Amino acid sequence: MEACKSTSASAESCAMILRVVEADRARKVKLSARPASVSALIQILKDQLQLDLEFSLQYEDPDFNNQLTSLDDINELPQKAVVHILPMESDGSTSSTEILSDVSNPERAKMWPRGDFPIPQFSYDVELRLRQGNDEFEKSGKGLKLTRDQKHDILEKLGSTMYDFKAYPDDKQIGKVAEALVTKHPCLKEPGSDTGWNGWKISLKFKMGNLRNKMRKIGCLEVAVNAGKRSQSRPENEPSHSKIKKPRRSEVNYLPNFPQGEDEASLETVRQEIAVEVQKTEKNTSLIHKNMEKTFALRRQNIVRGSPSVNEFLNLWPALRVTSELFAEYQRVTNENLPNKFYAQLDCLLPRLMTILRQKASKTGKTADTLANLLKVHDEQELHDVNSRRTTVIRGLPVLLRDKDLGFLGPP
DNA sequence: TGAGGTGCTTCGCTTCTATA
DNA sequence: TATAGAAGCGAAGCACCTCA
Repeated sequence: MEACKSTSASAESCAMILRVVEADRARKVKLSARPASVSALIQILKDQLQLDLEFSLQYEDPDFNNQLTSLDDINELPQKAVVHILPMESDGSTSSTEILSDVSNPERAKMWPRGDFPIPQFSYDVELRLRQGNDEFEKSGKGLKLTRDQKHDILEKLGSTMYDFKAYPDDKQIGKVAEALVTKHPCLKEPGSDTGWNGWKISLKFKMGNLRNKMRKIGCLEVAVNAGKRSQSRPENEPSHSKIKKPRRSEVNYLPNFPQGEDEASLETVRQEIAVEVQKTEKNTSLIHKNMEKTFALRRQNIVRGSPSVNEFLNLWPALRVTSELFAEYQRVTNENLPNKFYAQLDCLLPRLMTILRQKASKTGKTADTLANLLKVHDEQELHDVNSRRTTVIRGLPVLLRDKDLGFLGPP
């Protein structure tokens, strides 16, 4: 593949033949050279096949028994390959990380920031006051005294910015927000406290509680699910603090509201349509994908409220047995691309894992023999690219760990 | 055992409305 | 037009309880 990118390679050796599978047909496309990127390939396919839609691509990966794998690196694509078109509903970007934006929860499309928390722009008068305050603080070290309205504006903006990321930020995260606030606007430092932001942290905690209460009243599901518990007026209900349902780590879209115009009954009909479509020999994959997007909120309700067993859930949603749909679901929940994340982590570990496999293979015994055979196959291959190393490591690990052969990779 | 979430409440402030 | 009282809202506090 690298050779194809070099100028010395002939055009003939770089030529590609693709079988492009759409929802209702498959077409053959010949390319004189490997496109520079996945987005370049998408553009070529749009032009050549006159496709008037936004889509991402998956290809049949020979390393995994031709199972569908997201195409994120153009160099992963074999010269002769079968690619599948995965239509996107929105007219936005083709980036795989943005698939979520066309799902059911427009207000939750980002993960909590890893670095400094982004302090939002406040209203014009507050920003002006803060600028003056910061200048004054620099000169004399004197803090700024805010009016009630100004403090309200700051808390309101910070609260809704936090809510954009998650409804239940933890203590540390709220602390980080308060810290980021006084770092950006030193005039807001509290003279009496050790950190200078402890009071802001407490105010932000209260703000989030009040904000959740407000969101609960207007019917936001992810917080409303925890309401209606025991109180003075409803002493018979379960305790107000029992079984608080909130996202686990990485769950960005925990309990989205139903898409506009849909309810449980209408989405249940769509679920049944998916179940029927999955049973067919000739599946309409784009229809399945579209309907799985549409019914995401129903599945989350099903999981969060009903806590079904895995088998029970997969029987209701058989499309999740399809690898591409499983990846798509993972992306909907976490906003992360599962195969990308997996391969990125695996690639970091490849050199070390290959060394460990070779060390073990040099010893005696059944495990060592199996590993030696695997490595022999690897060494005899002409091309030692990242794919062959990944395959060898993935096949070698169960052997090394003496795990059961799950048969998901096929014979070496 | 302490952190944390809920419902409920209080307090302080603003806005609205009726009345002199 | 000024003023008093009602109503509403947001910040903050409390008690209670769960759960890691």
